[in-house]
Amino acid sequence: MSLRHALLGLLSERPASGYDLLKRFETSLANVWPATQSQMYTELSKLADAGMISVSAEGPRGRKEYTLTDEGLAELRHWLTETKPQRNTRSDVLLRVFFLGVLTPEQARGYLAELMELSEQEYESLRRLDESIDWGEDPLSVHGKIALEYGLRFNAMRREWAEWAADQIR
Amino acid sequence: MSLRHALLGLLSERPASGYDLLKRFETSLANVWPATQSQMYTELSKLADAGMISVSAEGPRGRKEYTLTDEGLAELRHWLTETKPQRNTRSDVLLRVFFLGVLTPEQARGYLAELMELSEQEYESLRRLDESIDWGEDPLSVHGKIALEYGLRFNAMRREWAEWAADQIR
DNA sequence: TTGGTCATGTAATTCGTTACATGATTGA
DNA sequence: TCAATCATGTAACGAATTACATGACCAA
Repeated sequence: MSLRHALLGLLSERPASGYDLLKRFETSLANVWPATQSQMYTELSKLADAGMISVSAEGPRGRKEYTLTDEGLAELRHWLTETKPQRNTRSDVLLRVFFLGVLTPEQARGYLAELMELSEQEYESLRRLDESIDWGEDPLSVHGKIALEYGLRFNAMRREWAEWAADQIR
Repeated sequence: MSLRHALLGLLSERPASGYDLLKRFETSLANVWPATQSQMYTELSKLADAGMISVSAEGPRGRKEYTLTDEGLAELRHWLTETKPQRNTRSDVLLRVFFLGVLTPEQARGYLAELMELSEQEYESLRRLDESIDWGEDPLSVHGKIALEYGLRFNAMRREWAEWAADQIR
């Protein structure tokens, strides 16, 4: 249940409404932790009930601005320092690789070629994102850049692997 | 809903019972698509209802051996060739990186050091797995080896990235 | 005879997705 | 005035996790 920590994390930077958080997800965390609108509002209610965030202001159209409480910050720190990240990530992409034997070699190579292309596209899109952002020295910039570098390296690795893999199949 | 395809894929190699599939998950697919016992039995029932697999033999202790039907194989091929893999994978590891700013630099570097260690351990464990397996020329060997190579490259990439990232934080 | 492993299932709960539903405010 | 955007929520369903429950078979 990391969505709750993602929300706590975003609120640790500054107070925000559900709607604000939704927008910020789209432009930053969507790549590492996609979440839907309804999931976020539900989770915000739960977090408020649990006392980890509180309504600090109300605006037009029923807007509710949430602020991280001390308990919420403590929980965020606890998650970061005391709990281990999950080792197994589910990978749709890799699962398919196991079963490429039911296809013809041409089809199997076709799949790997698609993966190469996908990796290249994602690499390029991250590179453009990198260039479009005005990176500063603030903590958010530093860590955002680190995450982005991961994405670049990951896609470069995957592209090369897919190329190598296609070569293994005949 | 890829568990269903994982099961179809395993059954495409040879007929098996739920219990057999459970064991084979543990030793092969657990890294790319973890699933629990109860999830598997439930999904097998659904697949049988849907006509994608059928009970081909019954053994002692209520053992039911399932065999892939033509419909099941068609569905597996359809999944492999006609549907696109998910682009966004959730990453617990990376989500944390975004919020390392709430920790002290020492703690943040500590997290990245843990990641380096984790990546090294996983790399080594995959390398041992590689050596322990008697690879042949059969389709399963070829594709299993390709998936394993992905794991090796992935962990090598992640280790280097974590090292670089720790350097960025002061 | 008894402990291990083989073998299958159900129930409760949580997490995630899709769809539905509603309405206020603002700027052109 | 009207379209876009701001803004929040609920309902239904499916997928995943944990726990519970049961019992047959086999080898020591």
